[in-house]
Amino acid sequence: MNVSKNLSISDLTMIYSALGEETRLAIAIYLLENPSNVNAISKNLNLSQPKVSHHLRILKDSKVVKATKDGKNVIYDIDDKHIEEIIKLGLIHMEC
Amino acid sequence: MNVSKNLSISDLTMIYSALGEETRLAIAIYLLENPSNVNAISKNLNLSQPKVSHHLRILKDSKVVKATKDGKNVIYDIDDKHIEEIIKLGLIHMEC
DNA sequence: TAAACGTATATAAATATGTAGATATGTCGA
DNA sequence: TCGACATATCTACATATTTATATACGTTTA
Repeated sequence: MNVSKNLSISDLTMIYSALGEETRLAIAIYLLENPSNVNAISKNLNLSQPKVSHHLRILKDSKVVKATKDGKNVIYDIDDKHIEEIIKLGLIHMEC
Repeated sequence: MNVSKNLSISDLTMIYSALGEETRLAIAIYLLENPSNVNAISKNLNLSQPKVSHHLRILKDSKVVKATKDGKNVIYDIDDKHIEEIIKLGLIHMEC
């Protein structure tokens, strides 16, 4: 385990860029505390289900978020500790 | 001093979004170690001067970068410790 | 196996963004 | 003040992104 991610600069811009849109940042912040399925995100953040699904795909493609199957549901969660820190640092920066 | 930044979510997305483009991330990473004027960035990263100037404006508007006058030159540097950490965390994430 | 639920995709329109090149503005020193 | 250098802005174009709506897919369970 503990395999190198070996990301490129372009992969890193994809991460920042995924977080650089309000809907997706709101979803990411929500997932920080509440790993959830599409419906829960959609209801709690008051966003249409296809919209959530669309943005989750971008968050997943950029490796900000990971998806795990749970029966009929798919649970989304922040993918990695570093990503968590990048988001939390943003929140701290915002509040300081 | 130590005045609250009182940023909004939208301000925070502007920061991530500024870092979410290759040219700008390259400039930001370069400035981390080498606070520089437009010409130095342009030469060292092999980018046209208007292109550097254009992206510096976006980095400055989003408060990723700050500008200080030094005679005929304008020296650009990362604006804030939190932003530095957000970029450094990205680099660490990339290399792990 | 069919209904019901959860999720994903396709399409199209509106908006935003990135790029190059030309040109303008600002500032220092001769 | 003029020339030279440093930086900023403008325009035009191409490309990318966001959104809404409609619809398709896939799995569970009745």
